[in-house]
Amino acid sequence: MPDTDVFRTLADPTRRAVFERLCRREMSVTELKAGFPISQPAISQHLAALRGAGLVCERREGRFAYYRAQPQALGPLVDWVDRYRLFWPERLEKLKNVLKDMEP
Amino acid sequence: MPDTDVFRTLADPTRRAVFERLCRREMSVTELKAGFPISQPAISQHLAALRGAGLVCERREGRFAYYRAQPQALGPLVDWVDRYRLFWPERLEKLKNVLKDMEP
DNA sequence: CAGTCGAATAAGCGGTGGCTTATATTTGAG
DNA sequence: CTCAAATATAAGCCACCGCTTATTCGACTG
Repeated sequence: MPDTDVFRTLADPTRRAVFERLCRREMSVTELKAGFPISQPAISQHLAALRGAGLVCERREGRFAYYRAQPQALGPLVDWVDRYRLFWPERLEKLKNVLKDMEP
Repeated sequence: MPDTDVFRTLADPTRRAVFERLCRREMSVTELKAGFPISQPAISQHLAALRGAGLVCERREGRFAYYRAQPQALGPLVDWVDRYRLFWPERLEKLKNVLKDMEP
């Protein structure tokens, strides 16, 4: 079942951390697991949840499964935040500065 | 216990909707309840959760309790989204346009 | 004062979420 | 061919969540 609620999927801190790591670079399950104090099945389950929300995709290679983040899936969350950011004007300034710093 | 996880608090769709309404304008509990197909205690419980996350504040007046959103509490969420927005370059353009459109 | 209204709390219940251990499945290694 | 490694799935456990109804509490009204 694709497109499960992104909010709920990212609500869990561990799962959020998994997503964050996969934003940096593609990783295998075992590699991922090394960073967390939970079992391998737990990791696989988090990955399944993230995959269900489209936040992550899988690339199989032999017996390895490499995962990487799919930030486009953040769409609904980004939209929501952008909408409610408007209720917080001071914050807009800060964001504009961030953007300005980004283009060389 | 203040500063409970904002992600988890906003993960529930009903609670998120409550927050959204309170972003528009201050409302009493009864007024809020009118917009949802759930009981008054359920509303109060959602409000307690939102208050626990600092997302909402209360103004008492007689036997009425008026609530309004406190968008600053979105801080952690906004920061997070802004950080991971960077992994999605196309989106950055869109955001810049939104910002541009905002200052006439 | 008695009665009522707005709201919060208590208590309980079904469902779900995240974790575990155990097991299955696929694939590479020797 | 056999075994071990990498991952997924199954099953069960317990805590928590969102809801309900019942009750309580405080404040206005008559």
